[in-house]
Amino acid sequence: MTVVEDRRSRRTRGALRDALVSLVLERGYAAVTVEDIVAAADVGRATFYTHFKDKEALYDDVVASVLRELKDRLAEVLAPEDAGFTGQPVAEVFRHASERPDAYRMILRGEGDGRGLRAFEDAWSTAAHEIFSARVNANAVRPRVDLQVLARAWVGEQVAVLLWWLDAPEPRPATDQVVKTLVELSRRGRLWATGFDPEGR
Amino acid sequence: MTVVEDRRSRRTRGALRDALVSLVLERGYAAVTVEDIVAAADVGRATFYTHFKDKEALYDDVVASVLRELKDRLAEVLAPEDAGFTGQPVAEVFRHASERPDAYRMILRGEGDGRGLRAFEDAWSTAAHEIFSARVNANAVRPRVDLQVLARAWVGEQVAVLLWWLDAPEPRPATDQVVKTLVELSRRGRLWATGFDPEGR
DNA sequence: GAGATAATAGACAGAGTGTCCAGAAACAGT
DNA sequence: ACTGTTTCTGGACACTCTGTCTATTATCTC
Repeated sequence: MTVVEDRRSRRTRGALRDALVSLVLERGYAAVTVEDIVAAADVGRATFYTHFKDKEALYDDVVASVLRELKDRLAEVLAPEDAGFTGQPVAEVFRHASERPDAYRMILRGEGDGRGLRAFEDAWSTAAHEIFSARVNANAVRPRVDLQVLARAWVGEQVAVLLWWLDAPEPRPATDQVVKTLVELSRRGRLWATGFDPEGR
Repeated sequence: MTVVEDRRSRRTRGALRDALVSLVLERGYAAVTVEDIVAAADVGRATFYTHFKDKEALYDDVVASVLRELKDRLAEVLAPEDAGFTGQPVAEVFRHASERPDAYRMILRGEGDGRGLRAFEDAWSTAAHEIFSARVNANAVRPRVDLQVLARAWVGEQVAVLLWWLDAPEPRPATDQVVKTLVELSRRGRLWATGFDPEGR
């Protein structure tokens, strides 16, 4: 495959990816047909199948590209010496989401049978677990809960807020503000951050 | 519609509901056909359509029945005098989930385009918001974050843990133990509950 | 047993899928 | 400008699943 054909392929694939995302956000994954996608991407139907096996393959391709980018971003931020601090990586996730809002919307809404959402949660909670572990080891403390569960809960919280934030009407709260709130929730616990104890006293 | 025919209908509907849930857990919502459902429920294909408009209608029916039950349960627990305490309602959600684990698994995994998950999160975060608000009003404190966001985050956290718990290999941790941990996370914040501060001092 | 309702098989048109082919178009190197 | 390679293309194909309908049978009450 020469340079040019590669470029031509890339453009077609990109058009198909973009078409999928916008159509899914418009009318939901199940309601989008291959016919719709190729019409939106302005390519022939046969062309679709030379690039992707089926609609699922295209969807998985989009998710994979997002996760690959996210992973690269996090790798940059998670330098060994900083390991254990959550502010930076959380901010990075929000920044990435704000750069590809549609893809994130699609994934976080659980479109496509939730496969994308599960993949995202797995990737992010794995990273979170590593961050937490590094902190625990560095401080030689023994946490009182399973770090895996903590990471899951922490990521679940962020997914909910991230989705709320992406769908919030303009002007959206600034990224930094949201991240600050989330970090504060993690750091001091909800009791202090919110000014009240849901359990009373 | 007389009593008996009603009963006959009910049994058929129940069989279809159960068939849907187990098939969806087995191979995913999209991969389940009406043909599969009627085969598993041991009824004719035409019969399906006398009870439900299509596969989505059956799915929505299952979700609605779960949410109706949950709402009734929460209403019992959320007596006015206890309003604002999260331990009981959280325990109730976990108890309900452990009684209908398959339906919960299906919903929380985001099957069916995530409509069920979104409905569950909406219902539960609305209830959570009320609980929090009641507590705030009773204590005349001014929380430092939006209670709606807090409720979303809190529910997101619980969904993640609930799903982890439902899928955990036997013997699962006891409901009370998990609930206690979750309440502790809410109550004292992660810092104290986990024994370390993810942000470091 | 009579009357009512639910369940059934089978046929139907329609939409979407995934595969294939032969020809058109785009491009790189000469 | 010509050539060879690769991508893109429309159209045709068999297939699966859908949702509707009809005529018939099974089930239950009284």
